[in-house]
Amino acid sequence: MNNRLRNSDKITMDVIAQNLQVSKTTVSRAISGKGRVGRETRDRVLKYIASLGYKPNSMARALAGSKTYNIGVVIPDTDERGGAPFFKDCLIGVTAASAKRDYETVLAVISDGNYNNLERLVNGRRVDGLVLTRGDKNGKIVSYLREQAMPFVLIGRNSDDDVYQIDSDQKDGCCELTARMLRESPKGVALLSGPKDMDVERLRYEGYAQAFTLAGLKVDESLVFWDSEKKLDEALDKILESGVNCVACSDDIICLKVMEALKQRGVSVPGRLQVVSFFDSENLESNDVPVTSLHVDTKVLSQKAGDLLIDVLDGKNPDLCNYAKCSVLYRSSFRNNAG
Amino acid sequence: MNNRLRNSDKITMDVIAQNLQVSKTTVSRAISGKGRVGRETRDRVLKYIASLGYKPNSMARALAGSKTYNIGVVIPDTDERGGAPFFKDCLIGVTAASAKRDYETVLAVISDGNYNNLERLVNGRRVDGLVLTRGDKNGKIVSYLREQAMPFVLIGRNSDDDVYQIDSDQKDGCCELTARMLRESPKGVALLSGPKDMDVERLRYEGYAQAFTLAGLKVDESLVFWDSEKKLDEALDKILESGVNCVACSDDIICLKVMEALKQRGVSVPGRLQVVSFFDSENLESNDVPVTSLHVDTKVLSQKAGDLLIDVLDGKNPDLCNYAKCSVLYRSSFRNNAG
DNA sequence: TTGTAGGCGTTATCAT
DNA sequence: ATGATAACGCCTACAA
Repeated sequence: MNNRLRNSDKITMDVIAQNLQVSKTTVSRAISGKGRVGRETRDRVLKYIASLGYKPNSMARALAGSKTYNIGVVIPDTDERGGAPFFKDCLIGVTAASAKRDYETVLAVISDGNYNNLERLVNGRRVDGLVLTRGDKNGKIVSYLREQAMPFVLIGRNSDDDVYQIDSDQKDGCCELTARMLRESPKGVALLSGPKDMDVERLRYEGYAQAFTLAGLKVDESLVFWDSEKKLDEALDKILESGVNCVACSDDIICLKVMEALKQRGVSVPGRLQVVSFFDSENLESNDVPVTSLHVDTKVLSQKAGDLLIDVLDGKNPDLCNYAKCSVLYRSSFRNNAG
Repeated sequence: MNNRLRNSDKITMDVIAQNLQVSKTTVSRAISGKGRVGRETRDRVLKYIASLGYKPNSMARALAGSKTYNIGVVIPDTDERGGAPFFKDCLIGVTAASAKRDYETVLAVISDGNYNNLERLVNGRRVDGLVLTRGDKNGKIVSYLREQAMPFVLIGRNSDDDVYQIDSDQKDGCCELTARMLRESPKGVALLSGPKDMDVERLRYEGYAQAFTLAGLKVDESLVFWDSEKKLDEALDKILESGVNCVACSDDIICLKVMEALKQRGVSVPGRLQVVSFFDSENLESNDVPVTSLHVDTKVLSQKAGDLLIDVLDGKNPDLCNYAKCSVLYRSSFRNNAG
């Protein structure tokens, strides 16, 4: 009783198969590319469905293959002021990755301890995997997803955990930028760092140091100031005395203070001293004297995260840790004179 | 050959039905609430699935009911500086609405003329409807969705189109805030408006005027300045001469200029003149003298949009135009002395 | 290379 | 009030 040829109705594989006088298995194979089909038959099918504008019903495909072709992105409801662009870029990036591989991106919003939204997604198996951005302070989400056997990838986290993660290659970036400065300032480059016990600060220092090594030089530790926010004036005194004309700040907060202090002192930037930051922010860009800094493209970062997740879902076995290259944004506090 | 009782395996309605010695139809009815089931039976089923932590497979449900229980949100890839918080709040708001009614939120990113992402969503029928935020400059999306018979709702658009939309009730808000000022400034309230040919400007004026009417007063048109950015100094001269001590600016741009000009002239705010804006922005909040203004909560707005869309999907027939109330954020440029 | 038939886990339509 | 059974549209052994 289902043997009427209905062309005008909703188009399904059945309809296509009948109109083309083949079985729907053949149609399915032609579309998915899995299973052998005669070249000629496949082309015929493909051309036909293209002319029809046919798209397989994703829900049916999901049910049959027990795969949703959805990936979730977890973002926090509220965030520190200025956090919105970061999360929006994460969403854009992940969506770019999903789109390329025929996945959709669905949202999980967590509002400070309330994971209902995420749980519905996971428990209802409405996604195949997740990308975590931030907001999992205590690792609760990570352990939850583990026990639920739900694949996930972390963005911008540099933890030693045994999880898939993707971060910017800060060490490499710091090395590159420092190397660039060393060419400009043969007498050396000073470093105004944060607390020594922070992973990220040590990582940046390593990159900084590596540039010296690669250039056949040695770091002058008397020009490396840890926890420099505390005794900034003192540090600046030493730097100005030392004769170097380049200084790197490990993040934007420190850097803004440095720029302010130098302004107070009437030290011209970049004339007397060139300044860069190992971490970018809008404030650095719109500063009085715009500051050259190491930049992380969140969209690229999160697109890689999405790609990584889908690789995992596709059964490939990628590395746990992955890195996205940083780039240097040259602004007037340190110009790329090399061109 | 499917008659084995497997409890340990994946739990489905079949398993539940067998374990409970009822048919899966009954289980389905108990869960959905549709179709009559004995109170006792239903409770038994409900309690059992709760103890199991069972959640129906959403893909199967989607296929059977040809409803995805997904709603899409369209956001632009790039946006004017400062746009990110708006779009993020839209996503949060819509997700809040979906969550409450057991929908998921999926993303459609459009990057300046590239609608691939949206088309995949629509063409693959991976969503039941869409919420449009902005970026549909020329109405292309609207007409596309119409011809695809895909339900949608517009956020923050005040168009006369025959489409579902939700906007902030600016007229009402302007009226309320003006009324509040009139109580403070019996001699009247001046208005520094934008171009007269803009819908939104006229709307704000209407609210402003309505406050006068309700108070049994008449608008002094010599204190209403259209396109006031052009001849601000002149306008301020007249206002200061007039003796009124309250002025409303129709948006944040104008308002910031006014605040700056008044500062230059040494006019104390709110001492000599009280100032409000009919449109809020972060700059108003962090201004030298923070400015009282009409505020639209994007999250609330978009949550209403989500709700509206789901109402439509549920076959209810809501009004085309819906409004979210504005609220007044009292800051020091005009204090809520009554409160 | 191609086709047949059964299954994915629900919902909906009939009966009973 | 409850149950059997057929969709829903696609995927995939298994067969031919």
